[in-house]
Formats: sequence, C-alpha cells, structure tokens
Amino acid sequence: MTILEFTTMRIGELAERTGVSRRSLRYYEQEGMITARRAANGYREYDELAAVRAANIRDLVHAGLTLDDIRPSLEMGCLDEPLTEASACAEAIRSGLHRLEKLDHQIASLSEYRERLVDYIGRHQEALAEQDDG
Amino acid sequence: MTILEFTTMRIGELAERTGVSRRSLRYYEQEGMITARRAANGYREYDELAAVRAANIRDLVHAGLTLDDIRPSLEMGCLDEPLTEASACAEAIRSGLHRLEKLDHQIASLSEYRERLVDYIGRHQEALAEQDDG
DNA sequence: TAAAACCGTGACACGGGTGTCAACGTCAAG
DNA sequence: CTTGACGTTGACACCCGTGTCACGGTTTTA
Repeated sequence: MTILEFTTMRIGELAERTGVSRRSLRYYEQEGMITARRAANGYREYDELAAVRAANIRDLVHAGLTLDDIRPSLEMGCLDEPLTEASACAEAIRSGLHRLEKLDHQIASLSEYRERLVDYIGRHQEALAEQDDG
Repeated sequence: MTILEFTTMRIGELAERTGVSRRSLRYYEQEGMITARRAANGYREYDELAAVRAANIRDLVHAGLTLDDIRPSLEMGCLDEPLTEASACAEAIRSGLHRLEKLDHQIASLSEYRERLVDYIGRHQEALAEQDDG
C-alpha cells in the first residue's frame, strides 16, 4: 500500500474509483483492454495506467462504441492518458475512420428522427401542456 | 389477387418490397407493431397500411431505436403514413420526449468522440497519406 | 479464532433484433 | 402425383456488455 513507484490497487478500489463494475473490469481484461499484475495470492493489482484506461473505456463504451471499436485506439496508446488531452496516434486512426462512417450514419439517422419528433412536439405542445404531469 | 379494395400481399412479397426479412416481419407482428389478417389457409395477408408501417419501423429500428421506443408513436397512428410527412400525434410525444433525452445524450457522446477522432486524424493525416491504401 | 469483507473462477441469464433450422401445411405447375 | 416454392410455428444461436449466483480461497477486523 505504501509502495511509492506506483499506486497499486485491487479490483474493488478500481471499481469504486472509475465507476466500472468489477465484472466489467474483469471482462475488459479478458478482452485484453486492460492489464493487471497478479499478487502472490492471485488478486489483480492495477496501476494508474489501468485506471486511466478503464475510465476511458468506460466513457467510450458509454458513448455507444463497442470494445472492438475501441481496441485499435487502445493498441496505439491513445487511451493511456485521460481522453480530454489528445495524444499522438496514427494507425488507430484508420479504423477510427471506418468507425466514424458508421457513427455519422447513426448520428444522422437519430438526428433525423429527433427532428421529426421535435416537430411533433412543437405542433402539439398545447395538448401536452394541458396534462403536464411529466 | 385482383381484389380492388386493398392490395393484399403475403409475407414474401412484403419482405421484398420493404427489405424487411420475413423473420422480422413476424417478429414485428408478434410485438404488436404490425397486423396481418389471416387467409383461410393460415397465411398472413398484409394490406398497404402494414406495408407503410413496416417500412417506417424499418427506418426507425435502423436508426437505433428499439421497438419499445417506437411503439407509442405507432399506437398514436404516427407511423401510418410514410415518415416523410408528419401526421397529427399527441400522447406518443410524451414518451417521445423521454426517448429524446437519451437520444441526445447518445448523440452528444458520439459526437464528442467523433470530434476527438477527427482531431487525431487531422494531426496525423500525413502519416496516413504515406500509406494510403484505405 | 471467528466473522465479515474481499478476491478468484465458472456458469447462466438478460435484452433486442435477427438468422437459421426443423418439421409440417398449402398451392400451383409439371 | 410429385416437385418445388412458399407459408406456418417453435426452437436454438448469435452478439456484447453486464448482472448475478455459486463455491471456494484470502485478508482484515472484531
């Protein structure tokens, strides 16, 4: 615990810190997305890098990406620091571009439906106002 | 077949016309999203309304909505004519709004990742240009 | 030392939409 | 009558990330 080189933590702590469930952390590891050393007793020991990655993965998954989508970025080290600061990546971009296409399609579709929905809402907000319990 | 009142068709034809698989058409029906009369032999018989609905559902599902998301709109008759022309709906809107929230979150998240991705790409397009096989 | 809290693995289930296969009925054409 | 295309239902499988449970080992606390 008082090791200075790296802040080492076990799965419970990491889960709490990142908001990623133990289950998911194990799954991410199983999928090769994060790495954990093993203590003598078999317990996983995570370092800061794992924590950063876990958080980044969490964000991307939450945004609707799959682990396979994320993997290339990760393999290029793009997820080794908080997502807010862009690092240097290159090849991951290629697959990123691929995903981007689909992404744009999806966004476009959703936005289109959104528009229509908003249209409806605008047209009938009086009707809604009368009930307004939601 | 030469009935004039409604163009009646069977599942195969509808599937071909809408691009929705037979399997999905049955599933939609099972989920109460579309209706089919039954011929004496048990075959499903679809009318034009079913065709329109099927196409609309197809679009929305393709856009990332679930059948449960779509159901309210459908129940209000919002999907009874081609989606391009907005009809009069009201209560469906309420659940529409609910879905809309999630939708916006998702779109926002995706867009954010998109931005970062585009950033990366911009920064490293030279590297990509050198390989340019994609 | 015993209880409580943590860790390990393995297995099963879910949701949602779809593919696919089996086993069977129906209908039109040869 | 047989063949083949089409229809029916039911069941099982997939993906993907996650929850959860069982069962056992370890660490910490009382």
